[in-house]
Amino acid sequence: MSRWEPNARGRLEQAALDLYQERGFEQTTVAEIAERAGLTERTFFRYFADKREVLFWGQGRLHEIVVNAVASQPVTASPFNIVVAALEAMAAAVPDRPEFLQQRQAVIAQNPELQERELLKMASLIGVITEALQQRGIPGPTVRLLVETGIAVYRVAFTRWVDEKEKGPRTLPQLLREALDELKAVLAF
Amino acid sequence: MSRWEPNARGRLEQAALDLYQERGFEQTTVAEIAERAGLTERTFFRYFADKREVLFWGQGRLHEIVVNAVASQPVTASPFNIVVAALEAMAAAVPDRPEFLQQRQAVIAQNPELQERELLKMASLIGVITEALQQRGIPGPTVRLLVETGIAVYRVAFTRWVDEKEKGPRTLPQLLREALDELKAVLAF
DNA sequence: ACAGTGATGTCAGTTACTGACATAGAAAGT
DNA sequence: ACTTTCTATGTCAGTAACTGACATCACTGT
Repeated sequence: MSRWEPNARGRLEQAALDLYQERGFEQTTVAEIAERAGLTERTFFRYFADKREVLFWGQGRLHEIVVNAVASQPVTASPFNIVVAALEAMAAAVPDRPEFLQQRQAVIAQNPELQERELLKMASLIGVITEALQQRGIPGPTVRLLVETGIAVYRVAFTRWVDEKEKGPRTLPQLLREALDELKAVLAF
Repeated sequence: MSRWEPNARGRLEQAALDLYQERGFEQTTVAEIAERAGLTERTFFRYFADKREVLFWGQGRLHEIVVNAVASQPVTASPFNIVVAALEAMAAAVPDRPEFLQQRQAVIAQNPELQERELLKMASLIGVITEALQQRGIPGPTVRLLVETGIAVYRVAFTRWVDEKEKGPRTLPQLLREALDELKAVLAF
């Protein structure tokens, strides 16, 4: 028998998500989260940098995944295809827990501060992918544009995927492809 | 002679921008900003919702501009061209004060919290444009994708414009066009 | 048995932000 | 001219996010 209940971080995450949903993000105090998890406020801040980060921890993993995806592309691949590969790797890394993701996205959708954090995480991914492409020697100024657009496509596909869970059987990689094709079509005008 | 020095909001903006640059955003307290502006902390929060917003006030104006730009497009215009018109209207509304914009962007570039806010403002613009397009009866699911991509293009063009000030003579609308063409080219692969 | 380690608790402090009320000129009404 | 009302600001007290310093105590290895 260990001194403390296991998985403190997980308990804090779950307590936070539930409370944010029940009362809203602003109406929830960190002290309440900690109490529900059987811990103290101070311990919360040892695991998470701030009150928002509790919903976004895990995203750090995405950085490596994306970097690896870029690195493992053949040298002959076009910048466009490399970006697509990165997006597909991200899509594949999304945990397949629809209830959890839906709850999380619903909470985020209701609070601008959480949206800010989500947008920052995406921007951070843009930076990582851009850097990875440049280190591959891909010539400069278009890269950022391409990556920025790629993430926009990913965001749209991800939103659709979460929104249509239960009903539609389309997978996230499928939706990604569809969104890319849509974009090409609509840019033709 | 009036009771108070005029332009309290402007003084607060200037004091904040200067202090953020001198000491960094986190190292600056609102009390310090207010003191430099000859006011009190409480008054700061009457003008700005929070410590970050002082750098982003003004953006509210952009919403109307963009909505008007969309509304004034001919009914025959394609969704793509409407979005381009909205982006060009945004570009035209940027105040032509390079020193100010550079200082502001430099401050934002150094602080994640400020980046979050900037990203949220952009997301808000995406929402406004998307809504304006949908109210024009433009069919649904592709719109968000188109607008999201459009803003990504705008961001890249704007960054380039700020970065190349002094040296290059390219205007923001020009850079916008160039970025759009680049995107079309690179998506062809 | 005992010293060290690591996850947690306790506590005090700073600062962002808010609500309630006070004040003093300026403007407006009579 | 006198009074009332309006408005931008100040004062003050309070909440809650976040941080640093130090304490605790079961477990671990020697």
